[in-house]
Amino acid sequence: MQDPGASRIAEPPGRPGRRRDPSVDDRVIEATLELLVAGGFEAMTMEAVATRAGTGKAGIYRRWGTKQVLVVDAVLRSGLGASDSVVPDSGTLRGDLTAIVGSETAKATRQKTRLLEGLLVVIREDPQLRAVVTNALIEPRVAAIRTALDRAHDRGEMSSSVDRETLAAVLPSMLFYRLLVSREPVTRVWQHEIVDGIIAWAQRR
Amino acid sequence: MQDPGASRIAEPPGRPGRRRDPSVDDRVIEATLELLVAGGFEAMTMEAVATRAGTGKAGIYRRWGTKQVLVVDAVLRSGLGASDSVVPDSGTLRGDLTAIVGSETAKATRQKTRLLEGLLVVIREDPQLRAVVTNALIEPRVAAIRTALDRAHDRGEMSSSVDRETLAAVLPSMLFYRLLVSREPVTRVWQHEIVDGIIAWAQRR
DNA sequence: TGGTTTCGAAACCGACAGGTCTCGATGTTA
DNA sequence: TAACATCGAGACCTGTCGGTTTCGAAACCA
Repeated sequence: MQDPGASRIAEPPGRPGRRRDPSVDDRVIEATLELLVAGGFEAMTMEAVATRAGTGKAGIYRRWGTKQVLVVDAVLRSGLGASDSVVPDSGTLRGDLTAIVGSETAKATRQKTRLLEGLLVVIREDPQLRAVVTNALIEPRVAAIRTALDRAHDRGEMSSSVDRETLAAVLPSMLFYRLLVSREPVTRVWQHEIVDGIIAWAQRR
Repeated sequence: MQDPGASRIAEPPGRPGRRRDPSVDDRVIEATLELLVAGGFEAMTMEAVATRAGTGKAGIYRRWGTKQVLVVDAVLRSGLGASDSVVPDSGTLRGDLTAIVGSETAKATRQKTRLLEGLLVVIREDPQLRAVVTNALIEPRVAAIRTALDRAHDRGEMSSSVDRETLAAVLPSMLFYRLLVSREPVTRVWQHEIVDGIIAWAQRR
């Protein structure tokens, strides 16, 4: 799944010398994500990561060969997007969508989106990173919505002529746009307005 | 409307010496936009702009004090977004939305979005540029859709409980997301699927 | 104990970008 | 003609960033 040539540099087992401090790994990954969320790929300088993690650049390059590799690993280990993996069947489309909308805290949504924003620049010219970001951050949520829509379709709650792939993109699209472009707050009311809209869309004749 | 301190450096009138060549202005702006669309703010180096415009960096800095100012001016003069200003009243919501969707060529949409993408990095920490971009690129289209929705409402084509501001953001949001994140082509079929969805959303009970 | 590796810190290297300055040539004004 | 500003081109300055190397101290293994 993961390109071995572009991933973390492993610590060879059974060799002499001092062992790597595992806490450095965690601190670096954490600092990387914080800086990416705060200021994007450009603001995330290796110097800043090292300082924030309380280590030196050498310690980072000993584990990750390049900045790109570090970013990929950080995204993979961010855990963002994990909350979307389970979708309990509530029995109605509204119930499922409400659950999905509520599955993430507002803070998590903001972090995920800002992380995505910070990576947009690099994503443009790095297909590998794009794939990683898509799989780790975006696809889980779209998949959850798709599942909800499929269930609604099976229950006959939804018109067959509606393209479920397009409809599944509505909520992520509007979140993305609101957080990055119009920059208005993501409120409960706003989210439920969208859920209502999606339901109407699903039931169109 | 435009911050004087951050705008183009005017040519003082009635002075001795050679006059500025107006064609330089056009060539620089054009080169700026091309490079922004192609590779974003980072790839748009002043060196590259000068070369592409067939001039020197001095000629650019004589007119625009900084890179930021040049970008702001280029966006303002890009003309993108102008196609959305007029919305003929077709008599139906579907007619109006179809007209808006068709008012821009696919190429113009792609350019506008890629320009926006390239500016996202700078927009984040430059409120002035953000305002300019919003007004020049985004607001015209949202306003056009809002107008169409208002007409539909006045005609009784639309439920009063629907938030028209949210609904007006659906199309721009999905365009933005599709072009930048999922990176699938913007087809006629896809656009009409969305128009149908918006209509159902508008008429929800 | 001796050899090896990691630690954090800092010096260092090479590339590159924004911005300034200089150059000789060309227009423009008085 | 004299003074001056713009032209395109390129040298130049300065800061920054990714990445490498060095350093003494600490930790691990045989």
